[in-house]
Amino acid sequence: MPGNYRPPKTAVTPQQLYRLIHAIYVMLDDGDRRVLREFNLTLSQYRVLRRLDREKGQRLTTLSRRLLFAKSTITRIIDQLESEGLVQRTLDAEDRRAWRVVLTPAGEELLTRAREAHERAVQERLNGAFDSEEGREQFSALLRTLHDYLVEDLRARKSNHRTG
Amino acid sequence: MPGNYRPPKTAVTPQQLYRLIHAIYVMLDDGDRRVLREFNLTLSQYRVLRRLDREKGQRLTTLSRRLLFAKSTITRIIDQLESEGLVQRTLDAEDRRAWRVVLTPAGEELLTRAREAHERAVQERLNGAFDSEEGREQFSALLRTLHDYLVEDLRARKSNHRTG
DNA sequence: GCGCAATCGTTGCGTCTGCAACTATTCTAG
DNA sequence: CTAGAATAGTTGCAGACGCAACGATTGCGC
Repeated sequence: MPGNYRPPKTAVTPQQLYRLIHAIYVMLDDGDRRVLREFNLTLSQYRVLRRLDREKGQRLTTLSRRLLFAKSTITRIIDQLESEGLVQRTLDAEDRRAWRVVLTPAGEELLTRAREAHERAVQERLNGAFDSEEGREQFSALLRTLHDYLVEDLRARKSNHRTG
Repeated sequence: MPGNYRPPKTAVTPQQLYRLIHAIYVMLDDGDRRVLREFNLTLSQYRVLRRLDREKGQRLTTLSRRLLFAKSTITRIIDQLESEGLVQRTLDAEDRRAWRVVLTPAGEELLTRAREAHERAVQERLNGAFDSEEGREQFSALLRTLHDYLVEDLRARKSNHRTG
């Protein structure tokens, strides 16, 4: 092993940032699952429902791209949600290969309740961490910088990539 | 990137922060898997190897608590890593129920290579997002605030909780 | 119009993960 | 010392997910 050079601790390495983000995610995720379990929803199902609420009548492929899930995963999530009467596949008038997925009234109702509980839980945790509006804003701005960069990065990479 | 959308919002809601964190995580995770696949490692295996490198001779239960995995999951990850000769279970002199898991030379060697590639990939993405050291430091400080709060929150919750 | 590539969604299969139940060992109360 | 609780780790089982292969439909080039 070559010399153990340890740089002065002033500089923040990307790895440190990364580890923090990962650790934070794992903890938030853990909390999410606890909340959503009360509504018989997995995190993935919840994400799909929210997505469908924001944009009505999406195709499965669109969902898979937006949520970074394999197409087959979306098929199965929609299968489940449909069997529980929360969403419905409807014909796509323009393309007979495709489905348009919409929320049913029951789906909207459940989403409303689940979201309310989920957001309350999120609120508690994040508000507890940042007591000042200023801190939250700073944090939000930096997160958005990173987010937008990654989106751009991903889009660039997509040119030579293929989804399953 | 088309039109630089500036949110009219004055107040930052916790949900916005949360969505950003989630989206960022999904993208980072996606990139990770791509890199680690070249070393035949899942992200979980990689995390376990790193953890074992930092603290030698850990118990399975300790790993499961540190990494927020179920005990059974750790058992299987160690099984795999051991069958590939990357780690080894050794007897715990003080407790005959427990194992002490250590990296083998092959495990250390693979970890070194995988980490090098992984960290380079992380570096590219995060350095690309924040060009100034100042931005990184600010971001790091805020992430740490949130991280520490969540750790504390989790610890408090643990009192009445049980792991599988 | 015709044939071939691309795209939409589904299915088979393997892997990863958590939960619950279990054995073996250690700890604790009396 | 002993009985029962607690803890370390494993295993059975089921759910969630990705990848590859597939049929159906659409779009493109000629």
